[in-house]
Amino acid sequence: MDGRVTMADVAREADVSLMTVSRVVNDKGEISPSTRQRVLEVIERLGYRPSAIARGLATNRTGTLGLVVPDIANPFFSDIARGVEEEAYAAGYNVFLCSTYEDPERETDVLQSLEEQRIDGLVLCSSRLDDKTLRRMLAGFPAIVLTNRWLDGYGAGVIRVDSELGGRLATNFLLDAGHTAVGFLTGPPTSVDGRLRVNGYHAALEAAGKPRSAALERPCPSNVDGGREAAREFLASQPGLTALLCYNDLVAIGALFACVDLGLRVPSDLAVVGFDDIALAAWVSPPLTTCGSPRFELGVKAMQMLLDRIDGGTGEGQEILVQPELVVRSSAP
Amino acid sequence: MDGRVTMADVAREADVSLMTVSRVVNDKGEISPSTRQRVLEVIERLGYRPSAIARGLATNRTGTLGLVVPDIANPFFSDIARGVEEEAYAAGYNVFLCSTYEDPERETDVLQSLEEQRIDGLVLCSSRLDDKTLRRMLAGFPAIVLTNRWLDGYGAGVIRVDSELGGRLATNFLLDAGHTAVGFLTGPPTSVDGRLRVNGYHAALEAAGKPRSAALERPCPSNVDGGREAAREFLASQPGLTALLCYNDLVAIGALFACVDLGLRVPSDLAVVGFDDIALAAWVSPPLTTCGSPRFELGVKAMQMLLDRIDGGTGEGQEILVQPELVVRSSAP
DNA sequence: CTGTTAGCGCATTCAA
DNA sequence: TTGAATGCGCTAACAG
Repeated sequence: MDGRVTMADVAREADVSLMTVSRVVNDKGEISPSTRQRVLEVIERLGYRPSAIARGLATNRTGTLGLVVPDIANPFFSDIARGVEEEAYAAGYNVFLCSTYEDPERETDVLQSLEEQRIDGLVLCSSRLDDKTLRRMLAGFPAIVLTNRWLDGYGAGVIRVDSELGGRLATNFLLDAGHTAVGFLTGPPTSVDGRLRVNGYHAALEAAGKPRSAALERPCPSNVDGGREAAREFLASQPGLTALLCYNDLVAIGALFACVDLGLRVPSDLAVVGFDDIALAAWVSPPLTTCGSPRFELGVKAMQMLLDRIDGGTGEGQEILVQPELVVRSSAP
Repeated sequence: MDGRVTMADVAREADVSLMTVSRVVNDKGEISPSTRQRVLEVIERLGYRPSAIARGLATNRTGTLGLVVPDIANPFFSDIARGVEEEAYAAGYNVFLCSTYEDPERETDVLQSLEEQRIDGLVLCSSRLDDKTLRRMLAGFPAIVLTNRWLDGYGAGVIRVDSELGGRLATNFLLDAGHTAVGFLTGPPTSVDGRLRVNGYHAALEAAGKPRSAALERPCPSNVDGGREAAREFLASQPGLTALLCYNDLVAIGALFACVDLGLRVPSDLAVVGFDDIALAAWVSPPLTTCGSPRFELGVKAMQMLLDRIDGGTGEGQEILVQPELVVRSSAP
């Protein structure tokens, strides 16, 4: 009906049993070179392609993985995706990509969907779900790696950037350069990373004996337009700012535009610092000073960790902490 | 063993047959409200999740799709991916993402892999395979949409940018502005789009009565670094150039850097024009003049076309041609 | 080295 | 409105 060639077709045509074909296809068990040859020929001639889903049903292994990110069009995540996919491809896995667009409901949706697909493992990036919901949604997956997010007492692998350190580095850098009024565009309130960066900012402020003020912090969407808009309002309401930390490079680029809008020169009127060091950061004008993290490698390591856990790996909690690094360009100090 | 809850578990627990559970899960057939309620409760209590692969094996529909792109980290493709994924999500599909990195072997690899996964449909972007290979690889898919590539006499859906027109528009723009020596960084030789743009360039040159010269064309990788490198060599060997057309915006940005390297001012010493109009194009300095195309919409339409073909759609060849549009900023003329 | 039996979890007939 | 039988395409566990 479907016209699809099945293993049975091959077996009949090659005059062997199903198992023999199966063995040839999977390179398992000893097979006489002659029959193996014959089977391979028939496979080739008939254009047979094994069905991964039938195999999956029989073996309880689908050969598929899931990658969930807030937004694939954000270079931060597309770089991670490259790393993840690279490793997955090398290991023979196919990966489902899902973007959540910062929408928790959509996140639970795609997670449920991936569970139904019976993926062998999941890389979940920067989850916006609260601990309780996350725990519930993750229960059905055989192997999990979380990036930039952790979950206490759960056997998941974790790989994350030390964003608290990043926040400190960036803040100290500005403070050391003599800045006195450092504002922070903190990104989405649901972002764990954002909170960590703010924590680092607080810590640095405190260590320097400077007071902190809620008026100096403002949430914003994590993209250029949102950053631009937020920065415009923020700068108008806080004319005393000499420096601005931004949730990520996209927001920082938005802030750069806001400065143009408002007639402020960067960095002389306002210093701007981003986070992530996406390629883009070096291409804008002025080139962005930013607190960088290795995204591609993060993706690669996340996938390696996942593969480990899939075959044989203990379900133990395990954590890799990646160090951020300040990249000084022209937008600050 | 696996601990996974199956439909049989639910049936036993709810004291009904498998079929009743199946009907409840799929909202099919008439079911008495009371038993329906009971089944739903058990499903909830047991945390039952239907197995998409078992369903797939039984129905010959997996609820999965494939998206193949040259490079997910290229904004051109990540924007398309967003559109594709958006529509797929709305329709309840999961999508496998595969990047080929311009490697034909990897492309055939992932296509075979997707066929084995028994995806319901495929969106293949900018395939780098030759017609014969492509035809062979595509034979096993139930529904296909190609972007920026076509295949004669094959029932695939096609959606593509009129890149030949784009090439003409960009060239005419430069010619009209008085440029006399217009070079072209043509991108990967395997790119159909690249060839079309060059065709348009030739057509415009011819229409204007200008000679063309092989010395004015040079292939290059389709990213910033490759573009920068190629532009540097190209500009050194062709000092007479007054304008440079670039395969895409990434290459154009590379060319911008090459100009900095060589001490050339843009656009006064050299005008630079890109293709695609990715967001980035407006953010670099000087902002890029480029020949834009709607990438997100392209992804959306590609997926809509695919969904059409999946359910009921004729397998007829069908083609949507998208018009590019010149976006004039500061890098040219 | 090769074949047989059984079942993975579900949906599609048909009956009742 | 509900249930029983059958098979999707493949592999695991045993034979031979």
